[in-house]
Amino acid sequence: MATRTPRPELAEARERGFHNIGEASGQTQVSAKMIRHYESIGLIPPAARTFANYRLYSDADLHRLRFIHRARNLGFPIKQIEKLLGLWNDPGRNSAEVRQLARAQIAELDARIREMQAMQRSLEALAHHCHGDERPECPILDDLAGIVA
Amino acid sequence: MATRTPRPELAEARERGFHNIGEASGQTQVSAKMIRHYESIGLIPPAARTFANYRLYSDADLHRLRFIHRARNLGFPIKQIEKLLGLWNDPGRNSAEVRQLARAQIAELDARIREMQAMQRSLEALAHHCHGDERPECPILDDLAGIVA
DNA sequence: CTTGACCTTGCCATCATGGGAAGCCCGAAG
DNA sequence: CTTCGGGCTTCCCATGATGGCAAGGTCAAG
Repeated sequence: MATRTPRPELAEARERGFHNIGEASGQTQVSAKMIRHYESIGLIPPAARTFANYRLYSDADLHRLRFIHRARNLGFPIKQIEKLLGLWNDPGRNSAEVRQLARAQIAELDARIREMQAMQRSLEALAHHCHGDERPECPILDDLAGIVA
Repeated sequence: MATRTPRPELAEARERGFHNIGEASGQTQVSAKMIRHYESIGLIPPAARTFANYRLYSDADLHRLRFIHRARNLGFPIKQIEKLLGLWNDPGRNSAEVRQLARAQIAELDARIREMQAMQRSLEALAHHCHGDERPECPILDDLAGIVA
């Protein structure tokens, strides 16, 4: 019989298509640190473990991590990604719900962009009026100091 | 003799033009919480105190807080505000230095805006191709799942 | 004196991420 | 078999700016 002690168990798991956290990280662009974090907050289910307590990831797990990574790159916060994952795994979903999430994210980005653009306009006006030489007079500081002038 | 016990000392200080933290907050738009925080990180010097340990702010202190508030509204992070305050208090400053800080902040905003705009463009392209009806097919999820199609 | 509003400090939470320490594990080389 | 580098584990801390809450002291008005 081939029932051996559970020593070379990681290698065995790898032969069966599993990946340790380092591999998972390398193949999904998600840092090992963040993979553990996502597990701790319940965004991904607890990973399988070897006898030595190493995390094991299946190809499906990697798929999920890549999904998360792409969603993060689109600026989705974790809470929204949870919903997206739920819809992804729901065969009876309505695409309307997904699009709604995307639209909400677009609006969110829009709000933040507008805010920053307003800051930019103010700064540019101020910088424009500042000589920017060796003299101390500076409309930028005057404005910050509240000298409406 | 008028040397009384230090009881009605806050009222006295107020008569001399000082403000407690609530007033300071109301007059500068900076929350009491943040005023204490700014003190704890050294952005503003430790406030004077009454015998009862209440913080006291002079008009100059309020001026400083308003300066900070305006700089925050322009998106400056605390570290940059420290520098701005230093320049503000330096009669021998070069306005070039101030303008340089403003330009750096503009560039910083620009980078963040561009990043978000890129996200927006991707999201809009995806949302555009999604039917958004009761059917489950969804190019948004397909993209997140890595289906390059 | 009581009461309500305000002040104090301190700790926790956010959001997503990185850094580091202490200790165990694996695989390869000697 | 021993050793050694690198990878894994958990746990704690830090970021940046802000809010919230709790326990306790203080002030001012009634």
